[in-house]
Amino acid sequence: MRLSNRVPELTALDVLLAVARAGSLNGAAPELGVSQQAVSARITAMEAQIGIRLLTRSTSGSTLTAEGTVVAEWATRVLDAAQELDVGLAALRAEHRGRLRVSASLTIAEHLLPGWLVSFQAVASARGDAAEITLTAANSGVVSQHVRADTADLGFIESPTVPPGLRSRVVAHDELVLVAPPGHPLAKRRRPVDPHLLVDTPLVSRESGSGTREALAAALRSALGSGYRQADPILALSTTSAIRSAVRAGAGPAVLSELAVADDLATGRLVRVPITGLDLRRALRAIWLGTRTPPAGAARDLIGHIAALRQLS
Amino acid sequence: MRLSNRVPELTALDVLLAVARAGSLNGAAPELGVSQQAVSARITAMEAQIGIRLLTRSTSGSTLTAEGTVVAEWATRVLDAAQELDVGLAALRAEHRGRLRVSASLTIAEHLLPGWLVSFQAVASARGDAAEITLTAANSGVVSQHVRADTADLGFIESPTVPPGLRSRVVAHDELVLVAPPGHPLAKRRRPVDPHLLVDTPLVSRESGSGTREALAAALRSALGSGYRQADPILALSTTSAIRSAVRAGAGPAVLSELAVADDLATGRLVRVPITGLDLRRALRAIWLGTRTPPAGAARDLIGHIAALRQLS
DNA sequence: GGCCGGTTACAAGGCACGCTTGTAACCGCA
DNA sequence: TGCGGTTACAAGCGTGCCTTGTAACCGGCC
Repeated sequence: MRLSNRVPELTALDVLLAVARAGSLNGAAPELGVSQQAVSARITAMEAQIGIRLLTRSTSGSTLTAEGTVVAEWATRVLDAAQELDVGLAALRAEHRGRLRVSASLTIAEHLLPGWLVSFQAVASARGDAAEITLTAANSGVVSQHVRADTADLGFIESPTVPPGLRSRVVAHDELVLVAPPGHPLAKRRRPVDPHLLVDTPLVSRESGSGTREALAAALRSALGSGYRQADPILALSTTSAIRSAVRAGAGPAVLSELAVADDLATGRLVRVPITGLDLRRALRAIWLGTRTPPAGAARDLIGHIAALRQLS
Repeated sequence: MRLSNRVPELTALDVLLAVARAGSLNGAAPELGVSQQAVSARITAMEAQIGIRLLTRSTSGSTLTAEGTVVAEWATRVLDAAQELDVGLAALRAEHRGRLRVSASLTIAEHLLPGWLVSFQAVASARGDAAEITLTAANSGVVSQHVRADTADLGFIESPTVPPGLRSRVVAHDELVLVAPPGHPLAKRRRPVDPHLLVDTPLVSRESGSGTREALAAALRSALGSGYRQADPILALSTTSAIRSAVRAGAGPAVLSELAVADDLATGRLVRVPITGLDLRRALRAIWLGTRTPPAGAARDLIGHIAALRQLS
């Protein structure tokens, strides 16, 4: 399902929230770095676009209408996601010049690091020492090489074994899950799916050679032996988000990291189908070089921060 | 923390994902309804803006680079939130003309309904009967009136008691939680906070009269009697998102619905502080008019859909 | 009563961005 | 060699947004 053309852009949503915080168009203007007239015009244009009055203007300021309050909350969700994108882009952009060089596997970089970084930067800037962080995304083997060659100060991998010569600490867990759209026969099933049924089920999957596809194959091998034969995929797509779109559109079920589908499961766009007789869990580890544990400086701070998040959630 | 000016707009992110799905600029162009040149220019402009190469162009199509894959996943998160905003706006806009008229309390409308609607519409459009839904957001009392007056086919409220003359079904739960920014003394506390400490703690809160503030007061009254005195608030703000921003910026702790802070807790921008000796849970109910249960038509479908989401998650 | 500081909106001019159309270069394959 | 596919460059144009200038409105205070 594509977006309609009645969705305001990010900057417009940002303007709305700034006005809501400031309590007046005039107060929001300097915060946004534009004139009062520009703020007024933007809000008016946005109201015309979405067809909803958002503000009650008065001579003593502007406050959100009832609908505006609801819209503002929805807008906050969008901008929170945009902020994760923002810090992720900043970390990806800083060409190996950061004070803290992080190398992470694709799964972790895509789904966990942005949230960690937003939180970490918030705490760091409250202390007055915002760190400049460099992020490189690669597969687990390359990440280990980066850390061992001291090209990265800190690595995050999903490998079950710790590469030799490196220290590590488990910071999170990951699990492959079988998901289907609501309304799919599998989604209504009461009994868990067993490995024999799973291999006979055509899936929407990544191209062969991808990490999640390999992990599923390994788990099936250890449950069924090496002689099993997986049903041909319905579709083979190159990105996780393409698979999620296809599954949500009803193409069929898929096996993906629970991290990739957490949002969809929470909102019900996808349904998790229980599996029995397969171990699909993986530990996600921070790794670093050196004999001492924990590592020094900003790397230690970040690991500690992530551990604190996990512990208290 | 404000967004930097290096974040692409929603339409640009949409273009990126369309290209990733289609596998070529040319293929994405008709899907987006623009020319091939426009797609090419947009992607080039976006790469220049963020300073990262996203695509490897070849004469046989374009595929995402390693960085592009990561960025695409982050973009998907943003667009998913934007889609919830989109369906929410559509429901809010349709002036009481919808086939299914829903009236919901602010908490539910802000945090749960968009996700439910996206999912519901996806299933409905897969069946070929997408419903036109009208949404009105109000407080619980007004929602009950809407349903009783047959101005709304379905209501969602967080009241502990079922209004007389109406049928109801619990579809979710809500709980007020104490949250603090990471690094705050409360966030590092090992023992839960008891009611006496809570009333002595200055909070960032809603203006007096808000539902969550009343609910907290009621819970404290039942634990401490009516003689307690709550410490003066640090700040009194008019929207939930303003409170979240203030807390994340280090203004102090706050008591909010867990639904409002679920994202922040998951990503670690906020930390939940355990509370003991207070019952802060509330049941969220669907309510409808009539002697028969469940109600008829689209309302029944939606309730069933939500129940299925809850059951399997 | 009059004025000042705050709020909002309207108007004109200009810049910049994005789209379209037309054109060209490149590659693989028949 | 030609065709169908891909991408990129160039010119022209419309539109959206910002700025500056102006005006109207309200409340408080001297």
